[in-house]
Amino acid sequence: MATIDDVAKAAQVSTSTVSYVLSGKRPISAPTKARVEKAIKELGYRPHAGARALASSQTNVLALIAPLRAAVNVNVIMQFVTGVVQAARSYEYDVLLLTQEDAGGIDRVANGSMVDAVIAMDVEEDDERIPALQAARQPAILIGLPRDSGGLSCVDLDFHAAGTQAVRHLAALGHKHIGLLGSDHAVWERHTSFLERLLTGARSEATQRKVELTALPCASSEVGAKAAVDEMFAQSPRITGIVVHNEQALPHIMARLRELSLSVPEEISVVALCPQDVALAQPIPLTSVDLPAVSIGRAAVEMAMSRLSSEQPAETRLVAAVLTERGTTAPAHKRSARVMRPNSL
Amino acid sequence: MATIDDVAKAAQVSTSTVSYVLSGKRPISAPTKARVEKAIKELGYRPHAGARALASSQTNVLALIAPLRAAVNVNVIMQFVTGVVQAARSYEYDVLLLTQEDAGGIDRVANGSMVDAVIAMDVEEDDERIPALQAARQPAILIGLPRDSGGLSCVDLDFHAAGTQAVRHLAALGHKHIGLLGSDHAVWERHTSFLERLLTGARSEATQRKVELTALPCASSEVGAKAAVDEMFAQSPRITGIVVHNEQALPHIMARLRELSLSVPEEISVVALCPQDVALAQPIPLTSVDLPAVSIGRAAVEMAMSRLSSEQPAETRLVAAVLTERGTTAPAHKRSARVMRPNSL
DNA sequence: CTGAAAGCGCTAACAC
DNA sequence: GTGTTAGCGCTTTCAG
Repeated sequence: MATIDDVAKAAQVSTSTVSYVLSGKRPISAPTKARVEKAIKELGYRPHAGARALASSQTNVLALIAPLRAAVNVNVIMQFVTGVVQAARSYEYDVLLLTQEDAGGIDRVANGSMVDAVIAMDVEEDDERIPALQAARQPAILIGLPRDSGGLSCVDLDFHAAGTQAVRHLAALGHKHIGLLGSDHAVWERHTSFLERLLTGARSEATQRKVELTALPCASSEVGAKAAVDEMFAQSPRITGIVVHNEQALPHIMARLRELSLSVPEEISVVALCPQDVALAQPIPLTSVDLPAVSIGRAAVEMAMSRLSSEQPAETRLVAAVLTERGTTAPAHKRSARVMRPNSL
Repeated sequence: MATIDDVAKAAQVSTSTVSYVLSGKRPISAPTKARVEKAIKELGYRPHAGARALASSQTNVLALIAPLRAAVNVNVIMQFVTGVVQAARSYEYDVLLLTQEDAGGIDRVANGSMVDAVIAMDVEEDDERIPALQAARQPAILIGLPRDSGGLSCVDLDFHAAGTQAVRHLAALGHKHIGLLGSDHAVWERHTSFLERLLTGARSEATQRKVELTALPCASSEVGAKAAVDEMFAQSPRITGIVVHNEQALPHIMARLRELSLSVPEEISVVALCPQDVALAQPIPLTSVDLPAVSIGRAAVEMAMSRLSSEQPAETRLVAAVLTERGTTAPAHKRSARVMRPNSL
């Protein structure tokens, strides 16, 4: 491999000059610059990342902690990851992927000076990674909102508003009994940071609008999802509008409604909380509150970069929830009797 | 941050001694070792990755190239990624994630000495990343089998055998007309490396067993998948057994069969080619040829490590295809007339 | 506008 | 069994 000295020699300049044409940190005359660039090209020179990190204490790498926990929606995770990686590249950054759930990896890559910043996904209410993140000298960005962010930056969808808006939309259409099918039981019990906010938002709006809200977890599997639908109607047979926050279960829930001969949106309205592309991929495009996973990932990177460049203090950013009306919500329609055919499968 | 010299000072030894207790590359007396380890712990010392890379020309990082192409199955990708990351950790390696489709990233991380090896996923028949991979001085492992591996190591499921076995299983049960629903059109046309092998395997077995094989791509969306089922029956109405290689479409295909009043496995047999967990997650556990994505990811890392440690030549490893009989295949049953109700949705 | 040179923190000879 | 020290390839003062 060619080194910076090889380039300097070939271009007949000093190593510092080569370094400076590379970094642009001081003005270089046009002819010199041209000679250097030519040499770089001809030698196929690439600065050695380790040497650079050692000399500048900057790695141009950021860590992405993406725990592959039970029942998380892989699809959504990948969207976050995509957003993070793409945004990182636009800042000339690469991404080191950690999937361990524990804080060990954070310590290793942060204190080992492998990365300049760390972004943590799938944050829980009381996330055990927070102490390690605080201890690190690199800035950290949480995707999610823990109970106590402890001075770390956070980005997330405004799940409170998402819950509010979904319920408000249904209530405004005259629905008096609303169901909410959430994430898998495992996620529900893990106190993932978005859950409480979504529920609080939905409940407060329900109370205010004087509608009944029945919220329960929902497995992602076909049988689990269908069981959840049945359970929901068992708990509140007069439900005419449901909010679904479970991308995997979505098709199964829709299928179950069909099996129960409940036409959407005539007899039952559905608003999903999911990435736009999954809302659009359904046979009937779903009215949905968008979960802009790619944008949030991108935002996390931008926040990291801003903290890196200007020593700015931590901020927390909640992305506005926007509901888009599509084909699955309509004015409430009184159903005389619920047609339950639990074994129609 | 504490440096190795700080540790040496605290433990009253030379820096090289600290280095050697860390690497174990030369014997250290028990008491010295203890003193050093104590100092390390007390100072919270972590070797600086860049300095280490510079001095040893080894980064303990490997690159994983996972292009997020259209219509690839995110679920399966994540399984590969999981396998790679976990296996890497077991070798004290971290993973740098690249998602660009082009070869630029390879050049950057390999020639920039950011990684010791690179693993590339989603390999096509004539993959444009191969030249860059060959040019790099780091070993490369392809997950997939290109037309010409050009001296690179490859791992993949033995898709030829997978096709063979799926068809053989159905043929042995007496099915004379077999359908094959594959991946999305986009993947089909991109000449992803597994496709040709799967088809060749299936076709040769079909020819040998004298059964008719109707193979076609299948979109992953609900409507697309259902349309593919209809199209398949339109092309060959007497089909009684189908092979499905499309995890996303699987539930929709099963749903379509149900809508067509075709009971599985009495009237129609289904064998899937997918990760075991998705085969088991269906309402009826599917007879399937396992796609052991996690293991393959792990194998890729092992191959990288072996090439790193012993300068061994490139090898290509095809993981045996194993078919597990579950609830969705049964002896062929002659159907007098296909009940087609295309608009039953 | 350009050069010389002092590190950055570690590894691995080379000594003893 | 342990210590000394010369780099690894870059960035960034300090000089001019």
